[in-house]
Amino acid sequence: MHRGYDDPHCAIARSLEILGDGWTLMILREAFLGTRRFADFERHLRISKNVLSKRLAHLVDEGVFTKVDAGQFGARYEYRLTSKGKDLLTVFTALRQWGDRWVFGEEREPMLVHDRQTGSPILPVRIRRADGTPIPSRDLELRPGPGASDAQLERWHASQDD
Amino acid sequence: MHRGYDDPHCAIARSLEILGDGWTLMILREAFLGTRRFADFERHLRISKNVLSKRLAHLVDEGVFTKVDAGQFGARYEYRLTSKGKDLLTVFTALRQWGDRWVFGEEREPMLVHDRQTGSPILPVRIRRADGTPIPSRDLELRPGPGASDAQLERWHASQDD
DNA sequence: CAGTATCCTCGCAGATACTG
DNA sequence: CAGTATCTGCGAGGATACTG
Repeated sequence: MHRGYDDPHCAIARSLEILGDGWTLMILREAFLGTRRFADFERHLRISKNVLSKRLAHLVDEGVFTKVDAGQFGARYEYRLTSKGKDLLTVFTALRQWGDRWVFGEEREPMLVHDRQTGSPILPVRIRRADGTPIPSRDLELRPGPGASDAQLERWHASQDD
Repeated sequence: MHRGYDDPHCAIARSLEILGDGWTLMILREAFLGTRRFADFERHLRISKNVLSKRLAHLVDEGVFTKVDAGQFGARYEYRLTSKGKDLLTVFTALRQWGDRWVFGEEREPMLVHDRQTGSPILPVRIRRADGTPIPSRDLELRPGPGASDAQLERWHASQDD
């Protein structure tokens, strides 16, 4: 399919090339809820062995999971999120907040992520501007501004033409 | 397929039921880059009319886009992000930041979103804890803590058993 | 338990042609 | 320009059986 991969410089396109598949995203959500074993992913997600195996292998390939022998000498493995994988917390947090706001209309369950050093839970997580002020999500406007690149400006103006 | 929709209370599962399709996510990315017209989505993404039409209609149904007659009396329409759609900025920002960090290793192009009232660009966006401190993304740990629900604790302990 | 090996089917996505 | 209608294929995903 090669979705919009005309643009190899777009971080989102590249990221979605790795993650942008329905099952992969659900597997990662499951991982953030604490699941680590093959059989548990299989049962919770009701996904076929075949597909699960492929997706997990792919994510290990991409460095999102590590496969760890959990001490049962081949009879039991664990898929653990790497730093790269855990860093997707932000993506899933954003997704969860969106769903809470627009699908449910309330705040809901957090995920199980903690700071290893302090031991304190990384919650609640909020998405803010760099200066700490919240984003006025209901009053946003799309147009090019000071931060826009030449490529963006070009595309923008092309969109305005007939 | 009904991916993991065993859990209708999970905001992420529900959100992905709406968005969790490769093309849909790419269409939204494109919208955040300023694209609004059918032909432009078609050309930039190199997607077939058929699929594009279905996805756009679905997103209009879900209230993510509004379809606006752009004054050419049926000869020209625009798909504009609603508030619900614009609020996905956080999801794509998180995705872009992840890609920048783990795929490219640098900070890159922002999107074209502005505050309508102040007129200033909503950038840079960062994901923080509620108290404003940054998240130590490389040193996270997965385990249940004070914020965990009963359902999460149950699932967690089940994962630890043989 | 954690997969691989086959087989099979359904529907997603592309191509093309047509319409208001 | 912005779609709908139709046809077609191919591959993702499920089911089942088997293995270390």
